[in-house]
Amino acid sequence: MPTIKDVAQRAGVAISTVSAVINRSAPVSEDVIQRVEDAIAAIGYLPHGAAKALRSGDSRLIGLILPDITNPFFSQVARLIETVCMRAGYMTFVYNTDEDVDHEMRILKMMRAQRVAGLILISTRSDAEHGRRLMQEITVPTVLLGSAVDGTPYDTVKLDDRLASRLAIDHLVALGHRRIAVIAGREGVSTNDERLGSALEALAEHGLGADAVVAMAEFKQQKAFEVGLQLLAGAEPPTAIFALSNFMLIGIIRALVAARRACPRDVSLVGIGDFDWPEILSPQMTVVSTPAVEMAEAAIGILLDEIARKRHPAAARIECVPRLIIRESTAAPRLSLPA
Amino acid sequence: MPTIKDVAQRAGVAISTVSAVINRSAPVSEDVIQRVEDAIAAIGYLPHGAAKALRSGDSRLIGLILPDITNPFFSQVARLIETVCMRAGYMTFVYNTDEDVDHEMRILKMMRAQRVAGLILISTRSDAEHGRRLMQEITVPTVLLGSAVDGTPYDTVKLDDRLASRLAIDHLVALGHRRIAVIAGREGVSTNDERLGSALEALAEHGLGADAVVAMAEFKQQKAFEVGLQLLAGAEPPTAIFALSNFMLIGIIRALVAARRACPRDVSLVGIGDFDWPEILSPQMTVVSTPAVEMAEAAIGILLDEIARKRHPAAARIECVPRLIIRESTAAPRLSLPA
DNA sequence: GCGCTTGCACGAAACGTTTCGAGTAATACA
DNA sequence: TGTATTACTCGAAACGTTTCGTGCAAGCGC
Repeated sequence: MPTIKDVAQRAGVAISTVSAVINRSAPVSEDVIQRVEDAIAAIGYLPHGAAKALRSGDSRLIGLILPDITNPFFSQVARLIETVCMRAGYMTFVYNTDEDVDHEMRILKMMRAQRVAGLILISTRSDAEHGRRLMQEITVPTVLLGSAVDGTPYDTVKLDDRLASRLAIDHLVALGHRRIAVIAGREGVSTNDERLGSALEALAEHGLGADAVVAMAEFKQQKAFEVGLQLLAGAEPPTAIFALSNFMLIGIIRALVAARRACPRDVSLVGIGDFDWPEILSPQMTVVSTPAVEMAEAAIGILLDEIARKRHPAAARIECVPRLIIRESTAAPRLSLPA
Repeated sequence: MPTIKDVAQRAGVAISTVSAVINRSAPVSEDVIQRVEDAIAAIGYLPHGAAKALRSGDSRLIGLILPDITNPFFSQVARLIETVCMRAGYMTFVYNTDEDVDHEMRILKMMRAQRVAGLILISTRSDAEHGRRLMQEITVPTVLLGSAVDGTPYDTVKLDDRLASRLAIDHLVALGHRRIAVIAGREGVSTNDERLGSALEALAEHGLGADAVVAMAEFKQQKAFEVGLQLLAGAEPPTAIFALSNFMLIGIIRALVAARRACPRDVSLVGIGDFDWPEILSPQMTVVSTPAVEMAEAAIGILLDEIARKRHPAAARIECVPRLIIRESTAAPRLSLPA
């Protein structure tokens, strides 16, 4: 691999001059610029990223930490961030936590070892204890995406999770459902706690607090499938199921198929998080949509600003607005119970 | 950020001694090891990746270049490779080409600037011209995944693409289909050319060469939707459609929905590449499955070996075997034509 | 008791950049 | 004509590591 020294030699100038033309960081005569550029092209020189990072103290690296890139919501986020970062001259590390806190910390450590300039973190815990751990490990500008973390000074871009649940529950209740099951993720992360809490509140307000069934499925498709099966096998199965995430909704759909229940005839389905091509499912799912791309855009925009030292006066806290998209998976329950 | 110097000072030893205990690269007394480790823990020291990379000439970085992480096939590959690499002490850069050659080259350049130790490349072109470009830009161990590239010395792990198509066509023909449409990707990449070539061959062998319809859809879901619509609107629409990739199959499904055609009653569907949860589609798709995880495992295994200088005598060339999975989307055509 | 190993710790050089102070020639000003 | 200014160019230090040769003390065989 040729180095800047080789370029300098071939162009007959000093190393510092080559650096100056590469970075346009000092005035250089046209003649020399030409010679240097020719030399660079001739030997195929490319500056050594690590050397650059070491000396300048700027790694030009950004870390993106998310639960599972396999989930379309997150892969869309990753694509957007990759594109924006590249345009801004940053490279991106994308890592999966699999919802495992220890793994999240391990990844954070690797990011720190690489001296990333900033971090976008879709965290898997929201409690203050986790917040303390994060603040201990993180030393760079960071924006939290999707879920908030208590007691933490980071910018946050998230959904209005409470509204999302309310939209879904109100819709189901308006349709006449009374036995509604909620498939939740795991306690301790705001995406779950706010969505679940708000759903329960809404149910209670409609006088349905007692009838509500909650099943935890760890945000996992497979787990949702399993609890869905149980739910459906019960004595009085719900007439509607509300899944707090797209992957869990898929698990529920699978459970319906396995249990040979029709949707929406036997049970209505709603989820949070839209599908890329809703029409390939039948029935097409009614969902509360989450604007993945806009959220990612906001997050990376804030982060890049912050890295450029245009420090925000206070931490930004953005809540994006979800939208109910009514399609075919929700309908009135087949037989209504006496009031 | 604390440096190794700070650790040395606090532990009262030389810098080189700290390095020795961190890397266990030289004998150090128990007593000193203890002091150094305490110091590291106390000040939260983490070695500077770039400095390490610069001095040792080993970036411990691996690049993964793929068309689109949004595609479940590729995101599965990415997850597997991330996991294996981490276990081996490497970090991973994952980048999307969007099937754009120029962009592929740009990414390759960034990878070279980072001095990655190895590359896994799912290339978007297979011609010798592209091969030359690659060989010019690439200076590290590389394994090609999914598609081969002509005139190139790299290890290759791919599907037996010819067999994949044959499986699909034979199945369709056995069912009685004669007007079969093939939705292809784009000319110039082996995944397309081998699959398409083999499909056409198989069709010809069955005496159906004249009836075959081929539509190019650039491996894009949306494009497949569009050509699917056209196909279906024709005077004599095909009774079966064979999509050369999973994303294109989705486009075709959408086209059927839009054109209000039933599957498999009006038209049978087969694709190459399975879905994560086939049962959520109805009808469930008949597909030729591609073993994403095994292929990724093979690729990263070979790459890691090669990086460790256990050089292979010759370039490995692995072809994985596809399997036809018959589900509900294929059936005999409704009315058969006179022979 | 002498020279040899062996085990451990150290200092300095080197990796490939950027940065900064200093030097030089040409130009402008008085 | 002498001096201040400008426009370039240069050399050397520094970033945080690893690596290698050196030094020193203790243990060994004779």
